[in-house]
Amino acid sequence: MQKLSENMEDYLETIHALSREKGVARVSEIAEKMDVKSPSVNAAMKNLADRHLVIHEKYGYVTLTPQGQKLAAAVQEKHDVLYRFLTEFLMISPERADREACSIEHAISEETFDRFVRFFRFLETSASAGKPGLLRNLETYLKTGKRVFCECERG
Amino acid sequence: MQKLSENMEDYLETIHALSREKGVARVSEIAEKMDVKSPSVNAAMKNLADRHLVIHEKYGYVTLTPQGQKLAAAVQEKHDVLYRFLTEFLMISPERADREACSIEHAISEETFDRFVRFFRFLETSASAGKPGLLRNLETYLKTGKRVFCECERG
DNA sequence: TGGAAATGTTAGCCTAGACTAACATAGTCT
DNA sequence: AGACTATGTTAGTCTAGGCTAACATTTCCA
Repeated sequence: MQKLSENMEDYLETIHALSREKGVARVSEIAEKMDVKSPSVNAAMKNLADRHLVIHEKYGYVTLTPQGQKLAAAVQEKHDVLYRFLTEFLMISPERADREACSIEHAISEETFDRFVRFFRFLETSASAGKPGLLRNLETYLKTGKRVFCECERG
Repeated sequence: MQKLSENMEDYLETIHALSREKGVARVSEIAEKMDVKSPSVNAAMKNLADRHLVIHEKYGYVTLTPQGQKLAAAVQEKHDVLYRFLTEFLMISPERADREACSIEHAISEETFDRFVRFFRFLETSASAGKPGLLRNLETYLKTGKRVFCECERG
């Protein structure tokens, strides 16, 4: 099976999201969410159905197969972690963070994502509520350009 | 002027790299580096020439215009920072890091990149040679899953 | 229950960006 | 200089993934 294109990953992700939000995914809703016209959705559904990633009955709903579920969930997870990183650590606006997470998510391999998740968790443990340290220092640095070192960081 | 596609950004970047490495960029070298055939390069050069980003005389060299230079340098800078992040902090192999930097670089806006650069500098100041702190803690965490807090990070 | 409105599908077209095959030019060596 | 080789270009084709216009089905409501 040939690797999925970015576009097809986006379709899966959208179907996944709609299914969770509304219980089902319909062609018109997919089109609306992705800002494309319904014939484009139709063509994409044919593509994904041929790969056994979705089931699409004529004039009916679109649902993910277990295979499709798995892929969609993986993309979604990348999206979520990237979104959190962009908003929490880079302080990007929610709208922009969502848009960019949506592009970056396709550019990251499983291996790199795995490493990034660990990295992210490391940052989080340094930044959890009530703790001073990393996040506060980062904020100061981003705002003022001045680096505050804590004792243990001094050479 | 319409936004450049990822592919065209890649062409610019490659021309930029070749010009620096060898002084000039030729169709065949661009083709080789990008793993495409020369007619594809030709079509791309026509596209970029129409946008006044390169100059390509028939049967001659390809050179960047000042405009093209600027764009290429911006892409290159993203590439470099991402590459360093991937190798130094996520410890991805050089080959993979290069490949992934090459995809991710197109997915990041100027604004986000700007924030990321600051973030990256912040990490670097915590990880510069001879200093304990962040990078060592990160390494420990990535290898063992155990988080070591320094004094000032404790709640 | 019959038809309007909403929704889905098909057919045919367009663009970007790849390719191959065929042709053109430039460079090199005798 | 002439011919062989490198390299570059042109023409025509393909695929992915958009689009519009026209047609089909379903839903809903008087």
